Amino acid sequence: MTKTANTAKAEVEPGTRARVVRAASLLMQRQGYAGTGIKQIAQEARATLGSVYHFFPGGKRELAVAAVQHGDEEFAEALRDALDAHDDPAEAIRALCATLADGLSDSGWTDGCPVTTTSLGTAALAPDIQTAAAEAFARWRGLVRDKLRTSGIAEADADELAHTVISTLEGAELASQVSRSKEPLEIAGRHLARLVALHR
Amino acid sequence: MTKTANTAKAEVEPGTRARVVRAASLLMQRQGYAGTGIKQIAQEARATLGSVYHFFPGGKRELAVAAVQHGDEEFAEALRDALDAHDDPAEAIRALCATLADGLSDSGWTDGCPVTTTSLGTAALAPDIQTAAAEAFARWRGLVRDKLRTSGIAEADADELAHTVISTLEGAELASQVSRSKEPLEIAGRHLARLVALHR
DNA sequence: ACGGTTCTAGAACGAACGCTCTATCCGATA
DNA sequence: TATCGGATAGAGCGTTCGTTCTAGAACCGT
Repeated sequence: MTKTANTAKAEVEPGTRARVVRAASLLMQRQGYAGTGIKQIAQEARATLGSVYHFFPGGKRELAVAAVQHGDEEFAEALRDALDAHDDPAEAIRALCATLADGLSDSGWTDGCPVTTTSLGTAALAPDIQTAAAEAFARWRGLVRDKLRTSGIAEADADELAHTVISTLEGAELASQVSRSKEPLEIAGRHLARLVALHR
Repeated sequence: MTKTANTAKAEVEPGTRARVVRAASLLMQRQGYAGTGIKQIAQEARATLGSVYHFFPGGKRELAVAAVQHGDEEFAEALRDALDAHDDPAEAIRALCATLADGLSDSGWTDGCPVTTTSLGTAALAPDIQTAAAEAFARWRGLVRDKLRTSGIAEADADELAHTVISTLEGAELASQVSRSKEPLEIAGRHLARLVALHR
């Protein structure tokens, strides 16, 4: 039994399964589910088709679910970091928007929200992908809600605000990506900060 | 020369080209660009492959651009109607969110923003699709900005608010679609209304 | 040293893809 | 009525898709 990430080497050189998931997440983030081929994923991950189907017997759909969950955890971590960086949630959210804008710009406007791009257009085709995406959204929203509540915002207000924070974050990242400009994200950051500050 | 929409019959029974564009827009809205086949579009539009390539010699990409522009005008019309329905822009936007939530729910959560789903994941592949999507966003934003300005909001504020209105609308529709719930859109409507009301 | 499990490797399959091509139909014009 | 360009029709092209399959490599406890 070869547990992943047990040896020191596994930390530096991720196992095949991890490489495949990362490649799938990255490629689907850029090209969507239907636009990304399994062979392309295998090539990008420096794995073979046999390895991919060994780790993901469910094929492309199972792989896509893992990719969405990977993107989920990735963004959740970034979100946690951003929220922990400032006591004031309004300022934390504003700074997060700036960070997102920088990342998007640095990627040449190609790397938007991994979960969104992967799951969009798969509703009828693969409900499990949609479910994974919904869970990601719910988790992110929970992180924001907890931060707002510990900052003294009433429970009902915090819950609704968290909804809009995630929605606006997502929409502004999309708008920035499409218009190839940091403006939507930066403006959204200022407006969200103002909206949050209203409830303290 | 058979000009479209000249005869009365053409009004009732749209020409082949119009049917193809509508089918392309609808299908790509649900399945994305890569997930939608030209043969599927032709079948849905009750047209043949020959007809499709007759009207769109540029192939799938040219067809996708037309589909995005169709979705652009479609939503622009809905946006105009919503903004005209109330003097108060805040109330107009709140009502629009409710309308969008209803439409999304009625479609079984499949028909989100046509422009977004079609253009996402085509950045590197087809810049012209991305351009058409950017133009759609800019047009919608212009409609909102004009409404805010004629309601007495300062030019700079109106411009920034319009950005966030479009971003949040887009993001909330996405969140509603993924979580299969009207909540994100309804909450976003209330928050946007409050944000707009702040600037009067 | 060995038997068994895990993982790697890639050839091969049927289906579907975008697109090209030729043939035919139809309505307006001469 | 003869003609001709716009529009329709679909067979067929080469390619790529997701998936399956068999064979070998690497590693394990005994």
